[in-house]
Amino acid sequence: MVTSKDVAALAGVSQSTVSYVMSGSRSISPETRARVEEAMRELGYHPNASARALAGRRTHVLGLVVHVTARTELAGVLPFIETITAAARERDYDVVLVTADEGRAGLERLARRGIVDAFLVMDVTRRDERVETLAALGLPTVLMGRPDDPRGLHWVDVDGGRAGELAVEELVAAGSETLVVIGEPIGAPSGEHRFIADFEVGAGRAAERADVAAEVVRPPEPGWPGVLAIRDRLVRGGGVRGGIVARTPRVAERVLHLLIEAGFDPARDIGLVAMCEDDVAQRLRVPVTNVSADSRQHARRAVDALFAQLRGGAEPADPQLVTPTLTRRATTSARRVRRPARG
Amino acid sequence: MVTSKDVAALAGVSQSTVSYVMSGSRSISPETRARVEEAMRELGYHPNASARALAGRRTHVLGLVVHVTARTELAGVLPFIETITAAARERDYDVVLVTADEGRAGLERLARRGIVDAFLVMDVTRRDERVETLAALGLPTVLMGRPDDPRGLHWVDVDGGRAGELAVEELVAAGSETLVVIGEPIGAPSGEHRFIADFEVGAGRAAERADVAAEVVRPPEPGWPGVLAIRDRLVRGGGVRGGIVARTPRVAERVLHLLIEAGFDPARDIGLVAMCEDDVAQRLRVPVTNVSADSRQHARRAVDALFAQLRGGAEPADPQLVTPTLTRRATTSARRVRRPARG
DNA sequence: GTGAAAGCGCTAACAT
DNA sequence: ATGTTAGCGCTTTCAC
Repeated sequence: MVTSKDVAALAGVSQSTVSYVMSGSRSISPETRARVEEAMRELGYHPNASARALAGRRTHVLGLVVHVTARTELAGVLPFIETITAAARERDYDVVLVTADEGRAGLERLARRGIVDAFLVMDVTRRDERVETLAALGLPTVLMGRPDDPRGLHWVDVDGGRAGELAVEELVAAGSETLVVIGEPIGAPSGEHRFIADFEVGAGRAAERADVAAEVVRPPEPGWPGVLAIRDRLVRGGGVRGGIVARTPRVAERVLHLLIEAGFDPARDIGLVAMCEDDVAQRLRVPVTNVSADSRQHARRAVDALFAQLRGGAEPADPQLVTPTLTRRATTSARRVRRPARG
Repeated sequence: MVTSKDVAALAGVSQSTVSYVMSGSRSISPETRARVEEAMRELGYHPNASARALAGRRTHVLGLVVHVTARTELAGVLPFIETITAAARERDYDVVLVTADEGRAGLERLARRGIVDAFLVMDVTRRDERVETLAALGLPTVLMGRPDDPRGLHWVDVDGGRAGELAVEELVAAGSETLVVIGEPIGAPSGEHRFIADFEVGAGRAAERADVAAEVVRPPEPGWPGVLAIRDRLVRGGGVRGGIVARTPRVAERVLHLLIEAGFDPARDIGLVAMCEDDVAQRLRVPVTNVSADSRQHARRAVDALFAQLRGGAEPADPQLVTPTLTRRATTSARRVRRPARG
């Protein structure tokens, strides 16, 4: 095994100089730096992680806690993982994926044995058991998702209230006078996520302000004939224009198919706004107006917050809510009649 | 931080005794052991992973390399991850999930920096680039999936040839005289996996032996009307009974729906055998006869092989192919007429 | 059956 | 701008 001692010998410097060249924590003359780096290259040197962690009290590994269940849509998680891994590598950190199977005990082991020195936790629910464990461990931690009681931990989440408002305001501006928000299917987690609750509240608030009727429904899985009834209600009575808010890409896709199948033109007869990633909204059979928060940006924010803590006690004072944006596409642009677009 | 020194002091023994109590690598009197364990409990001791790795030249971490792409069906990977993690923990090993995004360079870093001391690689293709990298690294490694040239690395894979034979033999026994094997959809990886290639060869071989016509098709995604044509061909001409082999659960589900929709009774009119997990086969609209290899068993085999290497040079002499089994369900049991069941 | 002591390969004061 | 040195918390010879 090639050690920093070998590098030092070949470069004709002391071992500590080699260390300082790597960490950059003290100034090195260009010539020395060059000689050391050359020696490293020549020997194919890789610093030993254990030794570094032991001496430096820092593992340079962060634990990314992903609650993988059979339900998990990997596609949605992937951009997060990629962004986080890349951002970590930029700071010379490795990422270990912690699957939830070991639960709280797993987090304890990882922390106490000094395998990781920070946690990034995805998909945190309102009363997530892990929050307490993590708070007790005292390692730098960022939660993705807002718990009711963060216990002093830093969290980052998309502003659900704003997302709901945006969706409803857009439909209203496009002429809808009665709205249905289609949420998570029955059986799926719903009340557990702060974002979802806030979304519904925000949607309701905006509907009230605009004086339009709004209702939240959860479709039964999987046959899901309920949407037909919803559609009928939305268009019945002639003259009353309906609008649909789809809380998830799945719902959006489904609604779109059903509307088209039933002979509607989603761009004209019924407004539709979906909460989903831009690329998904773009690729549906009809481009769907959508509300989204870029997940890469979201993830980067989380990592930045984490490294701020790692560098030394940045308090969770910085904005923790990510503001979503609305992108107008076909499903709300055709009927823009009664009110101004920025109503 | 509580160290083994603290434990030693409290238990009134030397630090090395504490170490030996943990490793079990030398005999300790019951009383001493009890005192030490009590002290550990009292102090809430957790051995420091870096120190242990540095002194012991073993990280007690294994890298589980999962090639996560947007296409990845997480549901299928999950039992593997769970089984592997559990089996590793039993041996006091932690698992870090290595996503493929960093590719070969990532594996190098993990190995050279001494972050992991073994690799378990999932979903290995016939000419997987990673195989060469891994062989060069020289760490204990088990590949899940059989490369054309394993470079001396241990691999574990399901016997695809046998799987194909089993499926065809069952259909023939159930009276099919012409067969269609429906493989991966166009666009999905197909020729890359040894298992799939062997499956088709095995199916062809069995068909030839039984003197029935067989053909392999790949459905186009996503509308997939092709199956209708297949169905028509299978039932046309009266009297010639058809059989379908579905290579994946998705295909099986699809075929089943289409057959039922078209007014066929899959248990009577057309034989169907799917390559998929038992629980999936069981839960389809009609229980489908299936060929499977239990993934937990498969995973456990891989882990066992890995720890055999870790303990010291077990050569890849043990059986590396996992034999699949067929479970007869509704879709082949109704028409068992012409030949004996074990034909 | 148990202890003492020498490292494992780094980092980070403290030197100069 | 660089070198010296004392650990980090464990494992593992030796010794008894």
